[in-house]
Amino acid sequence: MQPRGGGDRAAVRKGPWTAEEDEVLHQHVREHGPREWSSIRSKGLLPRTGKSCRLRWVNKLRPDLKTGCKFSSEEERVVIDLQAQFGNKWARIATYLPGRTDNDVKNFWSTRQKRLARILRAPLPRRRSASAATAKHSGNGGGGVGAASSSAASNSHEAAAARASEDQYPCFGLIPFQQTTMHQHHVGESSQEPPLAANQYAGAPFPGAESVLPFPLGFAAMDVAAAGCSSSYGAASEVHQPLPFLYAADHAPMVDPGGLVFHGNALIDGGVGVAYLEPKSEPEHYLEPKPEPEHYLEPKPEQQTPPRFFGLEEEVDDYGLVAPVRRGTADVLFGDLPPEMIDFFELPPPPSPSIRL
DNA sequence: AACTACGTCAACCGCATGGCC
DNA sequence: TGGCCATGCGGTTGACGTAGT
Repeated sequence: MQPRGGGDRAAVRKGPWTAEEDEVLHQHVREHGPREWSSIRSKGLLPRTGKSCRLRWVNKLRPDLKTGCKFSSEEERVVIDLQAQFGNKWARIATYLPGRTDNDVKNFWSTRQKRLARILRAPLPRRRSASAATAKHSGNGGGGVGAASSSAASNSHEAAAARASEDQYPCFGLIPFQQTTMHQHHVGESSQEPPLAANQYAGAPFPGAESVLPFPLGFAAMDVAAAGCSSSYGAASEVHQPLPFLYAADHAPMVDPGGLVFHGNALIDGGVGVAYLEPKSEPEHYLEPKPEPEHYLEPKPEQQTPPRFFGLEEEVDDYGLVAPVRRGTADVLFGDLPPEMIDFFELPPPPSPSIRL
């Protein structure tokens, strides 16, 4: 890319940095430390603004950076947690993640949000067309997904879901748990508890739900919807609205302006797939005191519900990394969820005839 | 092979903040 | 006290690579 805006005046160079420029910048830092950025230009060392120099150093040349290394599950967890705590204070969040810059965190979060938005915007089309159904994720076994529900009726659900998402409806009562390919991820497989179908939990999301998805995102979605968060969402600039979650412990679930549902330390991203509970250990740099994790998973006495999400024995995440065994804990991050799990969400039967197009 | 959608990342921009004079 | 300047921060944009169609 050629430098933009280079023509008039003292030609401030913009755009990608060259190795030579990096070397000059390195030299400057060696001599003066990471400061006096403006002097780089004033001395004629580089035709870059001080801001640009600082940014280059902070985001790229600093020696302690983790470059070319994707966010680990642990880092993802920290980002999610701290974002819930601090909001979009990327610089602050980055201080908890050694080797990561605010830009890294920001980009990571942005990507994640876009991903979620895409899922929510169009959860179905890829599963709808015959070509799509066979071409993508062909190795996932399919699980009979869609076949049963790809009826004419589902079209209206799809439209309803699309409309809901267009309205920034964050609760996704329409995101179903009818059938997934996640049969192998039962709770009981690793938690010594018998696997339960979703509709075996108290408060099954909707009648006839046959999901084997063992974590209660669907409930969260439904509960949020029931609590009327859709109406509050649009104006929820600051307000965090407590909601009646099934597994609500000491921490009231909240809906943030970004459409994320926080349930204590569990975060449910639009009811689609990001949820975690009870981190087993804190990252070294996680300095903020947190509530004791125990009560996240305390089942209510009157409930027979398994408090855990599926205990992943060993999962390969999106990044091709083997996730740590989290036996007995519920620790499901976005990256833990195989694409097919998300892609295979199908819309439920109409919860009520009131949903119209 | 061409096109499209999407993810990732680097870099810029505008505004805020804080120190100095 | 107010202006200036350097620095910090968050939002946004655009280039590029990759995978799917």
